[in-house]
Amino acid sequence: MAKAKLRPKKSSVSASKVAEVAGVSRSAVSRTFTDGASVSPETRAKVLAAAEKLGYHVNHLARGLIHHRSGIVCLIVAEMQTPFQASFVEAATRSLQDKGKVVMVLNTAGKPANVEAALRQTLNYRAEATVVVSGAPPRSLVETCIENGQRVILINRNDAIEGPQFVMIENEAAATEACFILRRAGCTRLAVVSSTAGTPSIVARETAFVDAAQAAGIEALVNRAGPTGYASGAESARQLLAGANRPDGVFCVTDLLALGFLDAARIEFRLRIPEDLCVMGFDDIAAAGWLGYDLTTFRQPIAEIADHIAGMLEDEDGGPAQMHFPARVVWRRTVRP
Amino acid sequence: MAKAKLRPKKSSVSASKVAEVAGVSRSAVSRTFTDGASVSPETRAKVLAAAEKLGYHVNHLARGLIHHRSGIVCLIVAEMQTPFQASFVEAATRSLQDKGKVVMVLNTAGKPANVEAALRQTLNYRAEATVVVSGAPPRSLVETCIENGQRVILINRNDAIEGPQFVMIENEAAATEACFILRRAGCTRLAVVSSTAGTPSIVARETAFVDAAQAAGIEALVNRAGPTGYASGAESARQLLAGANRPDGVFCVTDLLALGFLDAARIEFRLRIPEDLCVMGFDDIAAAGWLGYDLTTFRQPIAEIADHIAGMLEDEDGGPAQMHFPARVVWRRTVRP
DNA sequence: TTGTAGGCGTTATCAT
DNA sequence: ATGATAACGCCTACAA
Repeated sequence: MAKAKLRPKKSSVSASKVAEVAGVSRSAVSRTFTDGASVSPETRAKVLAAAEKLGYHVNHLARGLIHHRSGIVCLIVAEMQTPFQASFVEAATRSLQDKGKVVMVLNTAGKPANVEAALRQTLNYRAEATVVVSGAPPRSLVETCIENGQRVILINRNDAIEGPQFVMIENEAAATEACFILRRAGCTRLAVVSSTAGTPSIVARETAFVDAAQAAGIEALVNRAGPTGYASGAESARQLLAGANRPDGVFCVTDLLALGFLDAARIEFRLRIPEDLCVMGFDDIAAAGWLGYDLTTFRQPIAEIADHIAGMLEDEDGGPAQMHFPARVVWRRTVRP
Repeated sequence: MAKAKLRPKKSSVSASKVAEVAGVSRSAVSRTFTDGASVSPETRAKVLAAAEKLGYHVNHLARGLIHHRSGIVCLIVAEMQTPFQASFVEAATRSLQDKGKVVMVLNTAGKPANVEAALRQTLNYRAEATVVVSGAPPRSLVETCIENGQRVILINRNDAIEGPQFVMIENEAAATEACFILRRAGCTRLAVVSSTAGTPSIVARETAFVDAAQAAGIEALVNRAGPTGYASGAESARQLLAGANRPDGVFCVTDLLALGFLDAARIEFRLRIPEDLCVMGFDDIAAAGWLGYDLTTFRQPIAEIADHIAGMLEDEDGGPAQMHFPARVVWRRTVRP
C-alpha cells in the first residue's frame, strides 16, 4: 500500500447501540425506521428518543445490501460546467431526489476512456440506474450493467444496442425547421456552424440541416472550427464571413456556438442582426435570452426529460425503450419573422 | 407501504458465485481484488477469468460496511445551473475522483429546509465528507455529522461553529481592491450592485466595498433588485442609471449581475463602457471573457480550491480549520486602466 | 498460499 | 408487538 494505513474512521452509531440505550431489541429499532412495520407507540418513542440522543441514522449501505436496491442513480457526464449540461444535471438531481433517489455524478472530464471507468463505478456501487449524458459507453459494459439488473439510459445517442433505454431530442425535425425558418426569412445563402466534437446530436443537426437545404436546392456551407463552444462559434464567423459570398442565414448547432458567432459577426464584421444576417441556435441556454443577444433558438425540454427519466425508474416494467422529445422554437430577434 | 411491492432487482453476481465458477474459495476471490493481498498467479488468473465471464464487480457498499469508509463524498449545492456553481461542481467532482472518491450531489433546489434533509442523506450513506457549497446547515446536524466521524467542509460561510473546516474566498480584500481600482480610474460616484440573497459572500463583498468607499470619503450607493442573477443586474441598472446623479463606477458582487447591468447600461441607456461608466464583476465566469462583454472581474481559483478540498480528505489529521484563497483581478475592458 | 469462521449494520422471517 | 436468528456481500484474522 502506498499510503500509510488509513485508520478506520470513528465509527458511527449503529442500531444495536440505539437498542441498548433504549432497552429494546435491534429489531425494534429497525421496525421503528421501516415504513409500515408494527411497533407500539411506546417502544417507538423510546427508540426515537435514544436515536435522537445518539445521533443515529439508518445505514443505507447496509440496508441496500439486503434490499438489493441502493437508491443510487449514476449520472455520467462531461463538460458539466457548460450551460446545457449544467442545467440538465440540475434538473435530473432534482427530479430523482423527488422520487427518493440519490444521485452520484461521474465526471468523465472529457476523456473517452473514463466513460468505461465510470460505468464500472456504477457497477461497484450497485446503482439502480445509470444515465449516460455524455460519452460513448462501451457496448459490452452496458450489457454487463443490464445483466446485473441495472437500468441504463442513454441520452441523445443512436447506438444500436439492445437493452438500454433511449431518450432523444428530435434533432432532425428541429434542424429541418431551422432551414425552413431561415428560408422564409429570405435567406438564400445558408450555412451551418457545427463543431469537431462529432457527438450524435451535433451530427444529426448538421446533417439534417444540410439535407433540408439540399432539398430546397441550396448548397449549405458547413463549418467546424473546433470543439463545441463560444470560441469556435466566433472563429467560424471569421471563416465564413470573411469571404465574398458570405452566408446570410446561419444555423448554429448549439447556442454557445451561436453566441460566439453573433459577437464576432457584430463586433468584428459590423454586421446587423437580423438585417444583414439571420442566426439560429439550439438549446435555449439562459444567455440566449439576454438583452444583448435575444437569440432565436430551439428549447430542449430539460425539466420534462428529467421528470420522464425519474418516472421511468419508478415503474418496474421499464417503460418504452425509446422516448422522443420535441425541441420547440423560441422566437426572439436574430431571425426576421 | 404506499407503493405495490417493488420486487428485488435481478441480483447481481457476488464473490461466492465467482469462487464457485473458478473452483476456489470466497477468500481467494476477495484477495484477488484487494490491493496487497497474497494470491498465487494461478488462482488469480482463474478468478479473473471467472469474474470477467460473469461480469463480477466488487460491491463497494458491502466493502464500505467493513472498512467504515464508503468512498462517498457529498456535495450540497443549490442553483447548480449557474455558471459559478456549475464550474465548482465540475472541478470538485474531477479532483475528488482523482483521489479515488465518488461524489454524491445533493441539490437543495434553493429551499433552506432541504439543506437539513441533504445533511441527513449524507449521514445515511455514511459519506466520508460533506461539502456544503450553498445553504446554511443547521448547527446541530453539522455536529452530529462530525460526531459520526464525517468530515464537514463549509464553503464561503462564516458561521461560528466548532468542528467543520472552512474554505473561504478573500471577499473583503477583493471588494476593497475593487473600490481602489474604480477610484483610480477616476470614478467619483460609486455604487455596488448586490442581491437580496444575503449569502455570506454577497454580504461580505457588499459591506467591504461600502466600507472602503466610506474610508475614501465616498458614500457608495447600494442596490439590490432581486436574486443573484442577470435579470437583477439589469434591473439595478435601470434603477441606478435613471436618476440624475448616476454612478460612474459600479462594483457588481457577481459576474451575472455585472453582465445584466452592462447590457442594460449599453442598450437601454446608450452608455459607453468604460468611458461613461466603469463596471467590475466577481467570479470570472466564462461569459465575462466573451467579446461583447470583456468584463474586468475577480477570478475565484476554483480548480485550486477543489484540489485543496480533495487533498484535505487524504490526510487523516484534517489539515487547517480554515483556508483562505485570494480572488485575483482579471483585467479586461470595462474599467479604464 | 489457501480455506474457514466471524463480523460489519440491516432487515425479513419466524416464533413467542 | 416483540425478540432471536439468518442472510445480504464482503473482508480479515486465524489456522492449515
